[in-house]
Amino acid sequence: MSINGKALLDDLRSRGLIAQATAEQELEDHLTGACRTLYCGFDPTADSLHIGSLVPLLTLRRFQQAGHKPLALVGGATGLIGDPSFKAEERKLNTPDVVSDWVEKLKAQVGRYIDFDCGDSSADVVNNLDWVGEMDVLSFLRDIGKHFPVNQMIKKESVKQRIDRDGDGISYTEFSYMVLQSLDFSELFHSRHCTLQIGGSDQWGNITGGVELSRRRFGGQVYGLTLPLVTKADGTKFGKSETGTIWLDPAKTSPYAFYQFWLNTADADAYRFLRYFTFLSVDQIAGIEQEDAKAEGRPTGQRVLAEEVTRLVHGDEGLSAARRISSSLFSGDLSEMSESDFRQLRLDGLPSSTLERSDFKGLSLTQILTDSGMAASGKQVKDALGRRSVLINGVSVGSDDNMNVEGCLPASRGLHGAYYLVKLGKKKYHLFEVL
RNA sequence: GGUGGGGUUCCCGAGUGGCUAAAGGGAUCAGACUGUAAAUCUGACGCGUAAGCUUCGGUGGUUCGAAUCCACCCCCCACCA
Repeated sequence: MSINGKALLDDLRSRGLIAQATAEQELEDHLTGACRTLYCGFDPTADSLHIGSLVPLLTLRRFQQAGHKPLALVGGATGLIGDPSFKAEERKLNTPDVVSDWVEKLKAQVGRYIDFDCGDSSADVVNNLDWVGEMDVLSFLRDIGKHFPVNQMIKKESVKQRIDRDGDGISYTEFSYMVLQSLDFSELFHSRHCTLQIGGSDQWGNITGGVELSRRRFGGQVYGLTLPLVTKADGTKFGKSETGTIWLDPAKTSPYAFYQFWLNTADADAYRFLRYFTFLSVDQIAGIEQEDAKAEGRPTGQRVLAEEVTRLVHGDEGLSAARRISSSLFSGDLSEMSESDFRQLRLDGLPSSTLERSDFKGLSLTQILTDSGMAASGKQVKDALGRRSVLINGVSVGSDDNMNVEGCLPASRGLHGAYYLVKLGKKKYHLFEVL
């Protein structure tokens, strides 16, 4: 087989996907000619991963495509402790029940991105609770702890601000996190011949800890590689929209919302994100960028990005649902919509709720739209009403209509007798079904 | 433990007895312009359709009236020990 480490790392470099690496040249040689095992850890801090985890997840896949064997480690043990890296404050601990439930969910999720049945490079999912859980305190302190000079640990950048702090600092629990993660790496090296760990750039300290420990315990030469933190050109935090975190779980962030998130990427970020988040070649991406620069009007980068990433995460069905909703909403043409289309929109993730016509009497529009989650307060709805930027099934309503809910949602105007699509501003939609 | 400085609406940060729901900036939302961009400009921005109601670390007090004055308490920061 022809496994080319140089080609792999060159591709990662040209995508801007390498933040730091240990012994880059050696690593390149190590990744050439033989199938190597690498891993990346995902801690269960919620019941789903979010798009922040997408970069490492897809990078595992890039390695697998190059012929290596990826392990996705789900942190059943580390998730019980909490990673202090670059965190401002001590976090509250989740209960073992909750964490183990999340572990199961992440296991299922992670599996989407790597292939479990492709010969030598078949992926695996492992859980660090399997080896950490049965370790006793004295073994831990004597066999593992002995290898960690506290003097070096407290100098790590990732915990520095917590150490320097006068008030709340860092607990012994969180301080031990690095040791646990290092233990994972050395354990995987020992039992699975895993020789590379990848992770976000905030994991550098934890990764080098593992490199060190593998050498001290087993005399093994292992490597680390970190991926850049995804940033946005305007400095705001990546991965959040007005609705909140963008999750990978379609039950938490619908394919439609997911697609819209990527579609709304700023021009300044679009091509960089294409390199990070898609498997299009860097040449293809450069081509798109050039075309867009030449063309007048709307660029295609965002559309390609949205389509590629939505397909990766939600499959072809998810993508087509997202496109179907997007085009019917943004074309403004609802007349073609069938009743089953509306039901489909709800299933596809268009925000929606059900109202009882008999409840209309004392209600205001501000109340209804606020309750539906379209606006944070009645003031915002009032503002929109004042500018007549609320449309109900295409008909604009204003402040005068606020107390006239029945008049705004008359049975005669309900599509298929019951559906009212409310648009607030340019981008917010909510579907009401009135019974 | 001592001394000094602080805790204001989502964040930063003015405000030292009524004219203050509380300057200014940021974030956010809406409008114009556009490409469901960016930049810019405009409006909103404690809650409420409204009447009105509730805020300025906490609790009590002084006063016709307090974020602003007093008392005690809690927390933070700086320096000293």
